Amino acid sequence: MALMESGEMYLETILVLLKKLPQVRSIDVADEMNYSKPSVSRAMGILRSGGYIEVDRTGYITLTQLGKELAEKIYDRHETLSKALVKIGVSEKTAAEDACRVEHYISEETFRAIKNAISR
Amino acid sequence: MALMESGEMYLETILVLLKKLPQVRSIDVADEMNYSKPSVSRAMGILRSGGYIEVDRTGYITLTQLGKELAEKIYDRHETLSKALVKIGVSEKTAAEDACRVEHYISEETFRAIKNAISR
DNA sequence: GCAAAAAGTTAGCCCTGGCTAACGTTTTTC
DNA sequence: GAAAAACGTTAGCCAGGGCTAACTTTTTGC
Repeated sequence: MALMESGEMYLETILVLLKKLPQVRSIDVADEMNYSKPSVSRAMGILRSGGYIEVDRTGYITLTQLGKELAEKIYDRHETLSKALVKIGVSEKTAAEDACRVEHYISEETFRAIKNAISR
Repeated sequence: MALMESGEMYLETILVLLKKLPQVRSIDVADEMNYSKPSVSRAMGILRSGGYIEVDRTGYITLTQLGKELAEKIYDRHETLSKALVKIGVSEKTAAEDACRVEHYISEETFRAIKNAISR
């Protein structure tokens, strides 16, 4: 069960929240993404049934190995893209926004090329 | 009435077809994009009612000024992005594919920065 | 000129992925 | 320990944008 863009965004958000909060619940994801609770609730159900996250009975969300790998992949893309854009003169804000949309659509080949390009 | 990604793709395809065919009909667009006739038919209705294209009674499609401008903008982005990716080592094929998906999501600011970066 | 092929349209399905309304279930707080 | 607040879920709506089936209309080829 491959994830669509929205699934990737949710995973990435969970990862980011896990970095700064002791524990992450649906409501934290909803607040962070500015989505309604039902939207997040459904998304969490999908991520759970796909084996990307686990939710304990108290509602705390953790990433599975699979989910973590995907989340980190997307997060890495986001960071790399942002950095690349800033490097060519795009403002931090715009770079982050554009990276956010683009990160889901680029191939592995392109991503490696960009990563390589900014390391030089 | 702002166009979504799909509308932009249709406009760009029409522009490309107009460059290489004497006349363009819905069926040409369908063949080019590998979409069904009804999908194209509906899309043309939307583009027409949005003032992006005109369709004469024989079915030939032309771009309005508005449509042409948008189509050329997207096409320009596509070309520029492709070129930029090839320049950093991405294969022609992958560059074209990725440009195709990404071209709809980048801001004007980022686009200008990329254009500027590859001109140096 | 008429049958067949090609082109376009209508109706309606499906999926993704937002939303609100309304409900249930926990957790606080007094 | 009861009332309120917070959190989660269910049901169902909506828009975008593909699809097929089944028409109609137009074009073409004998």
